Amino acid sequence: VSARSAVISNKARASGVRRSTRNGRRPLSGAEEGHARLLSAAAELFRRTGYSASTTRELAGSLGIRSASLYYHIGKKEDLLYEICVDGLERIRTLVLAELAGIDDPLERIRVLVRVHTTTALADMDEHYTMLVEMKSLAARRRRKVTELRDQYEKVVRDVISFGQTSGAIRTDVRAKYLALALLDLLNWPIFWFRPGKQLDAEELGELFASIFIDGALNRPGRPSR
Amino acid sequence: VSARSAVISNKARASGVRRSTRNGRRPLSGAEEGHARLLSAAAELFRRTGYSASTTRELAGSLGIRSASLYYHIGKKEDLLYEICVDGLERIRTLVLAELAGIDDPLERIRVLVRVHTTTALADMDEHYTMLVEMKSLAARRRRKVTELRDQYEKVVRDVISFGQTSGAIRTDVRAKYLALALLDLLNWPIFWFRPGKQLDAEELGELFASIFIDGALNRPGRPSR
DNA sequence: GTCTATAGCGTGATAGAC
DNA sequence: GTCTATCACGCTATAGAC
Repeated sequence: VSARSAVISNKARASGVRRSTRNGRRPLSGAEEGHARLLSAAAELFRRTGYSASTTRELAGSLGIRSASLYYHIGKKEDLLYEICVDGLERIRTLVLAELAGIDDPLERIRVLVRVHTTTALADMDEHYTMLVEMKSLAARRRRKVTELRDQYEKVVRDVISFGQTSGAIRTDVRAKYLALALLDLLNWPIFWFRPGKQLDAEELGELFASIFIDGALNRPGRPSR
Repeated sequence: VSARSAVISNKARASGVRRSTRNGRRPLSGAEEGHARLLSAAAELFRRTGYSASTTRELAGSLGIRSASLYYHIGKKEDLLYEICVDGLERIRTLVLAELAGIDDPLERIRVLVRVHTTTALADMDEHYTMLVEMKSLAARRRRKVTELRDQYEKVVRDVISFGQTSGAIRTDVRAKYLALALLDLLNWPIFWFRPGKQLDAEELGELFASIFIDGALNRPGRPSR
């Protein structure tokens, strides 16, 4: 089901057992966990220095191996970027849809969306940043595929907004498309500046942004003034 | 006063007159206009393919010259990125401050901020995108300088919010810092997806976002239902 | 102000040993 | 699954002619 199987090296798929190497690290392949370590190291590096400026030597170095050894696990550098984008988008869409499942109240659906998106995107900051910013470095065919997945997820957001409008909970003088864009702006940008451990955690930030999006910044009688 | 003078090549500064070249384009140097053409071609390329993946050959090609000729105008590739960042931030801060000058009403100040930011950032989309996303490719010293300028501008935004709070117009149950971050999220993200000529122009988008930020997405009695 | 030619280097990726 | 060694390429930047 995942696009990963299309990309992971056949050599790695064929091999099996797990054992330790002389540098004390577990081997990278043979189990899902090894591949995940590779992907998350790549995402961290890509976010920090950009995909194109990231070298296979530095990535390998962060995993304690030589760059040539990477090519046992992947076909080429771009595969890593592609998997990061696809996995990130598939995961957030799946998680959001799962959490929305039993919820009927239109405003509560928005709050759940904001909360799940924020916590997921910030938990996987490196992946999400890389997906949003470095997507352009993919070859045309793969870029189209990732764009498609992104559009699918944006449709989920737009539908939650539209439902709010038809239920009468959300203002209708602005089209769902633009409300959804505004909401996505609010949700996506924190991965540019959020630093874990600084005052607010992801959950609190989600609450805050849900409140700002729903209620606005205007002072209103009856709101606590802190 | 501009950081540009620290960067522009001495050779270019020393030269003078303007004439045409055989390919029908005006020369790049000798006037401000030529340098501006160079910067904006660079910003367009950097945004489209990323700073690191952009080659001096392609940049030169888009200007109708060879890559070696670029080095008459600049010291090195990174100078272009640095100038793009500095110019973009200085310009938007200056413009916003100028437009805010005579305005006392706290909500009107927010609306002006949103309008000027949106129109400027979208008019210079390539520069602003490049500044926000490719800043990390600058050497440490220059990156720090640009970060400083960005923080200065963010302080302008935070001050407009704080003023709104002390005037009683803006809610005080959320700290100015987070309201300002939410507003900046709303303002910055459109440069990722905005395409000129698609329904809304920058001015309309500004109005829309000001309204969403101030009033929120909630449906309220008395609001037009379109 | 632009050209041709090229130096010098770092990169992604492969071959083959262990 | 990782290594050493290396190839072939494309890149930034310079030298010097016009």
